[in-house]
Amino acid sequence: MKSEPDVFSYDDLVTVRREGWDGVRNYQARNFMREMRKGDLVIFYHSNATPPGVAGVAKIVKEAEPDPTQFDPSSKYFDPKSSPEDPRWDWVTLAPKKRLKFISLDDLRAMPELEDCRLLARGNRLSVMPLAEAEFAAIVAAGS
DNA sequence: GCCAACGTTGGC
DNA sequence: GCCAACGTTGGC
Repeated sequence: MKSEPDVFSYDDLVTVRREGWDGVRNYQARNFMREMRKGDLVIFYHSNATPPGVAGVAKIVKEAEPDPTQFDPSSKYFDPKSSPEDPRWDWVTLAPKKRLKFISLDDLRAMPELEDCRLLARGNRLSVMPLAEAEFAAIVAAGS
């Protein structure tokens, strides 16, 4: 899962201890969140950072449910086409699991285990995407 | 259903 | 700030 650290960093997750992952407004990303189960582990990636890269591991502590910001007109994530009766967007709740030694995007690209990783695919802009077990393990190993 | 216009993401 | 990628919107 990607986050811009200026907005919400891994350190912020450690500070607040749990966080509803608001603002996902892409159906594919939403569907991936719906597949997540309590206890699943997540690689926390800092996008739009200098440099971008992986900051840590988080875990799912609450499964997908409607993202309340979609109903809030004062939120920048407000969606006038959504309603509590027929919610369109979900969030999951994350907690920190393990901080990793920072792994820059350059370092990730240098890892042979990640050759086919979606995260590194050209043009990929999804903020939530699945990782293969081996990819996940390789990233954790690189940051441990 | 097609597709041009537009907006967003995110690396650089 | 630029720009490639690509999802969404809306006219037709």
